[in-house]
Amino acid sequence: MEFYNSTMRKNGLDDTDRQILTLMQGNARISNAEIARQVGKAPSAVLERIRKLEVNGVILGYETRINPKALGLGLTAFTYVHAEDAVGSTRSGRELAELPEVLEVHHTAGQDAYLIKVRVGDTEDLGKLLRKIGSIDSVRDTRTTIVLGSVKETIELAITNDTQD
Amino acid sequence: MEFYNSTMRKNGLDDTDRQILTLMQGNARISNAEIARQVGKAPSAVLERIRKLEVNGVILGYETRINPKALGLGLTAFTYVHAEDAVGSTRSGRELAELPEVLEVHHTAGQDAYLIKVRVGDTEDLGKLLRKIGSIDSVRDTRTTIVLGSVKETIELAITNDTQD
DNA sequence: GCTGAAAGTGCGTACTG
DNA sequence: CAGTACGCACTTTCAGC
Repeated sequence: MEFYNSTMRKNGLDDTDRQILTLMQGNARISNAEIARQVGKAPSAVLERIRKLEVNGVILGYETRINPKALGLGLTAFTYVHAEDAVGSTRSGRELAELPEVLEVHHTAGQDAYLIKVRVGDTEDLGKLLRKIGSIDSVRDTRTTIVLGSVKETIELAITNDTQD
Repeated sequence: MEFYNSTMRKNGLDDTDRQILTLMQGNARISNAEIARQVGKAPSAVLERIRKLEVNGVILGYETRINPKALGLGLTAFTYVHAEDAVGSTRSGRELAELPEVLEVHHTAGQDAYLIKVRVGDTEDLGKLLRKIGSIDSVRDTRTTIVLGSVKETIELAITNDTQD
């Protein structure tokens, strides 16, 4: 059993780290100096914390969200891919991950099933992609749900100051 | 029927814009000067383009990807939420979007169904969340798929130089 | 739409407490 | 770990093409 004080809790993140993460989450291009002002610390101290968050794997990366429609990718879909991998293998998953239209590949608790998120131009492109996926050896069948519209789409996580561990 | 030349194609994005987007997509904190060097233009010209991409809605934002486990959010799940909204309404969708554990809310082609992506700490949290969702008036039932592991998870889109429109 | 110059600001290092 | 100081690099604006 470990004990934590009010500023140093789970995973070694203290309140300042959480403030930094909250600021950067919604605006990855915020300047270091601006973060420093808002958390009330020196820029050098903030920079050191950010570097540490990066090397410790807390910050995984900085991504620019591009409007898919601007690139002609107006159709989003989710597809369950039923595969026949050897036990413990994610071979099919890795093959799926190589396709640029496939943005996410999740191994699910269903029997050897992957849930993938894809973005393509139109239903014709989707058809082509599904045929390509279907032609992968270990893939048995697929079941696709087309997205009509997205009400919310973010990677921002709730950063709480829970006293709970 | 419109005509485009080799550097000005769909949506008014030329090759330089696509280079900029490609560079920023994988590293939102890249400096303006570094982009300028890589695309072979003056920093001021690059800055002007970025601003234009922002106001034109091509760039939707800059996000920091945080390791969910570092925040105690080790469980990802996808849930189909079957709702009874009035025709054309996304009332349930907007209510779902307000929950911080819910990262994505997609309206699907299924009968009044939403597909949502959620991140929580553990199965107990998931249970709580599903009860909360179930208590929304217009929500009829839910069906959840738990993610065992994610092989790929990105928002990066394929930026091609297709001659095709 | 791009360049280049100029002014302001921020960054990253070194060093101190 | 945090703060100060400093030189260099970067950002941003603007005039001119």
